[in-house]
Amino acid sequence: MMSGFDDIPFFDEEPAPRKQQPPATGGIAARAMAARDRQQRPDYLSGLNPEQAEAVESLDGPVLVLAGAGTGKTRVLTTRIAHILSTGRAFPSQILSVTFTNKAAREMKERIGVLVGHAVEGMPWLGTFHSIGVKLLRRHAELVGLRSDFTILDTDDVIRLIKQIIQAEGLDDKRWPAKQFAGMIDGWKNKGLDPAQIPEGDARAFANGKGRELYAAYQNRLRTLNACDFGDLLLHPIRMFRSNPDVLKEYHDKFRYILVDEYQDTNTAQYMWLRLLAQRPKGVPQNVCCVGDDDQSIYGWRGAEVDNILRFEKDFPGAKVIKLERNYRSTEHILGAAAHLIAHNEGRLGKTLFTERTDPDDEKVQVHAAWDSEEEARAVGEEIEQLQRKSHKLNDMAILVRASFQMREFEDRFVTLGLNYRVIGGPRFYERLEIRDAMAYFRLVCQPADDLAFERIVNTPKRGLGDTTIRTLHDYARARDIPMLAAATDIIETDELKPKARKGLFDVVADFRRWQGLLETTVHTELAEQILDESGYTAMWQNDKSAEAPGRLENLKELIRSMEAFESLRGFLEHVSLVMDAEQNENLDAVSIMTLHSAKGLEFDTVFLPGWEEGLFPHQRALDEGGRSGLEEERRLAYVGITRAKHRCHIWFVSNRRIHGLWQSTLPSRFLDELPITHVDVAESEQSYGGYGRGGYGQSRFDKADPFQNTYSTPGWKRAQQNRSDATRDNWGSRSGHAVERIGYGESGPRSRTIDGELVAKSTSTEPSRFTVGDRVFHMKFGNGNISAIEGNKLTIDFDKAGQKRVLDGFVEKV
DNA sequence: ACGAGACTTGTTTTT
DNA sequence: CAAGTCTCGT
Repeated sequence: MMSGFDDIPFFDEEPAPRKQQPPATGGIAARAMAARDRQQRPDYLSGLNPEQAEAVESLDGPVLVLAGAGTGKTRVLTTRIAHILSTGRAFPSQILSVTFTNKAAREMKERIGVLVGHAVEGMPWLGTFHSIGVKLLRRHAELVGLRSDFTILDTDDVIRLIKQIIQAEGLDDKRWPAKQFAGMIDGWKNKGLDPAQIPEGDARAFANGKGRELYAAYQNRLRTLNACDFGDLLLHPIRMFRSNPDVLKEYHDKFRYILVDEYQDTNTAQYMWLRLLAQRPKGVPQNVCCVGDDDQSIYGWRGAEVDNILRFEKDFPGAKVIKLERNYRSTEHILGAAAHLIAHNEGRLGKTLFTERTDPDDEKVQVHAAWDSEEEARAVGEEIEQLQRKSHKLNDMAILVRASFQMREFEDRFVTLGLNYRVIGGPRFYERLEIRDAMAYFRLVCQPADDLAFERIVNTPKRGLGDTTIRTLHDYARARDIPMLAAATDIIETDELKPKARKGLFDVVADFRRWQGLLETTVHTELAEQILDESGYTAMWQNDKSAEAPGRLENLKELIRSMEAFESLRGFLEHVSLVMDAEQNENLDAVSIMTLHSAKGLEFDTVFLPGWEEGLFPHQRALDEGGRSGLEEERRLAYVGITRAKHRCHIWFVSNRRIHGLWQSTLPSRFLDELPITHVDVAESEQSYGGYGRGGYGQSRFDKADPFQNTYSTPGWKRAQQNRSDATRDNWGSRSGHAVERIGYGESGPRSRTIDGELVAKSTSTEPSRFTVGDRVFHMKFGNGNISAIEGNKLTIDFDKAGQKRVLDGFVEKV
């Protein structure tokens, strides 16, 4: 499956090694070096601990920094760049610096600016793999068969395109969903695989064995559309470098230093990309520095290969490996809880995070129970207001959820409370219908060959151009191998269409011709406004009297406003295709709501982690599809969540959650049982609704040998369960209370874990249950029913109305 | 060609 | 439950 690795040209096989270039600005470098010799370390180096300083100052040769959560990873990266710049070893344009998100890139630019002063122009090669890929491709598009004004398709475009292809093959697009195939293609591209290279099994798995064919057809279609999908932004540069060694050499000469953030999240394609650029002839130092944390690898589902970390020393011989283990962010309790949790994973590289904070006033990690998600949101809202009264800033608080649908409940609650909040990465601005429509207009003006944009808006607003017209046009275009807009221009000269359709199309063509003419002469924001007005798109929403229409108009205004920061329509389009988030108002004091995934790299004073229930977190699908490693990735996600907190971390779980619109009774997440009692408080349950406090969480379901035999039967689950009970049988030592507390386990090997504390839950289930099978009981949500089975504290009840459910015994009363 | 209403369908995480 | 798709009547 790793195909593609072996044919990467290694540069130590190149016959004529280049000689090392002299420093670009010798004077400054010499001065800096002299300064260092006199022990006058530059300001930016002071305040680094020894390991950090080593990571910053080891400029020659490959360096791998294993940086635990909160150990100053970003600081090391930015300082390292500052160090390279101020010692004159390279110009900003000679440093390639890759981040995982655009947000991280932005932040890094800012921080470098602070360190170096704004004298240094923004680094042109600092960005995500994707944005740097685009930059490379725009320069060398012709080498991979594109024109440099190629379009970048988003997921939505891709799915529509694939649907067309599936239909064109005469396949049933119901039976073979385009969305699924889009996912498969994405997976292949993440592994760096061309249609020819995909495994036979994969190819056969879709559309009666036509998988490979469809993939190839898709790539062909992209080429004729002069378009790229996200995966191509990685693959095309790889292809380009492989087949054009001279171009590759140009970039070898250019990039003197390469830095990669979040290295644990790189996928195979990104890895190949990186290796191509980083390889150097023998004797020339490979100045590549990767920073990562295997415990924070949470993008396995997107093809990330944690193994890339393990391979590093192999692929870059002589690499210096530096561990950052001193945590500056969190209290000992937060760190202790996180460490104990993550210790349940196997196959870790093993870092030992430690902190010197031992403030007795620091609160433990709090675990709270709530009846349902509504109450959860209400209670979190209350806690936030309480903190606010104690003059904590809302900006310092965050709610981190597993899945974005959880956000809504909090939003609803905060709206009624009048609490400011900010959703990060939620339903994206640029994914809204009206924004996508508007963007399609702009795209088509800039890139007349963009058929997908054309099809999207020819008949929006309604112009009497229905399916039949579009199909005719489509066939006409295909037959002549020209874009649809061009086909439209031609076809209105013929009498192929009915007069009504012909008139409608005529207007569209005339409009676009006019707008294209204005592209160079009109200010882009004005042109954009003009396009929306003249096309009738604005009017369409003005006439719409539905509830959301005003909001959509507002969004369109916002869209135009956000264009002001760009020089041209084209520049704006590029930005949008890569950066799906709209910038938010930083000045407003507001609680952040976001997914755990998008929280990586951030930190907050107070963190709320709702929804710790089996099935949601760990997510059932991760368990089903990922098996054991799926579970471990979920656990890392939990680890990421907890370690975002500096001072307070409040975890919540509910007993009832609405899934697919119907209420389901849920069980507390197994991760709760994996938290150490020494660092965790199970909050006294409050008054609310009759009596959940008494029962439920006070008991561990893991007291029984196989408590999940009915509910969980997937193979992955069974393995995980097996593993878990092994761990529980071990004697878990405990040590704590030194000035420097070490938490977690390190070099000591997998069999001798030193994890303090014990499972949170106190065992009470050895006591006989207060219920017996057949008892008639009442449940707050489900009403009356009869107990049909009892396992420890869990009851299976046949409810009169709600059917059979499994609930914790604390939630029901005998009738 | 188009809208309204019935119907199915499915919700992890993202560049 | 909601969003998206499909079917039917106009």
